Amino acid sequence: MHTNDHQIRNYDIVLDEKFGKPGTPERVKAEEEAYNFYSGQILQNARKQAKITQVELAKRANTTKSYISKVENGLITPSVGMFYRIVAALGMRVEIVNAVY
Amino acid sequence: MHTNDHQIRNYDIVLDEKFGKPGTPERVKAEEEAYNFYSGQILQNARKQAKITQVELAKRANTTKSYISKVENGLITPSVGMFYRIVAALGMRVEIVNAVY
DNA sequence: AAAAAAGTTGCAAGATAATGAAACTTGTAT
DNA sequence: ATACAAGTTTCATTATCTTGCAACTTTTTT
Repeated sequence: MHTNDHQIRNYDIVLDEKFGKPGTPERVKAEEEAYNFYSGQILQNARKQAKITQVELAKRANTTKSYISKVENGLITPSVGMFYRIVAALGMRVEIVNAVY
Repeated sequence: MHTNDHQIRNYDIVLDEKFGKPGTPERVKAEEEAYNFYSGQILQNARKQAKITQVELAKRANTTKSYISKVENGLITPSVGMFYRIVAALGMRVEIVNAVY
């Protein structure tokens, strides 16, 4: 220990070391989970901005408050259909766009 | 028959008669299916524009060509995770945006 | 026209999501 | 401090997706 392998690494390198190179199953899975977490946050923010409760959102999306909670916290991966319903119930849309960076 | 109930109706009215009023379970389900079909078309167009085969896309998204085919044709409703993988494999992103009309 | 590639469809299994209800915890208002 | 509303977590059951493979059809290439 205390060798010179403690170096500053950039973001991509850290990602590669922690989750594997892009395209590998581990990396793909990690990115999927990250996306799942991210989209839950988006939905929660949108709901709070709309100033409605999980119960109200659940009613609009034809599901339950417990389900909404799990989605917002990234504890489950909903189906596209359910995801779409929640997004629509928030007055939003799902778009597929070119990934320009 | 041949009565005056054959009238010109606008789009919303036809939708209401065929699938129920907005918010009803039947209407929500129909909209969900429509969205599913739509997004399959988006993915297929994107794949063709990228000039890659279902086999190639399946490889990149860690699934099979038969699965890709079903998604593109709206025969199945993938999970958000799988959907995300396919979109990412096409070099695209899923965005949640305000539904402005 | 024949062969090869691409795409579609079907099926069984194992894995995961959806549903409904209830218990529990945290936050908010009285 | 208490009561109520909001949110989280768990559980059992049902439904649906996922995987892998194979057969079949359509399209493209030789």
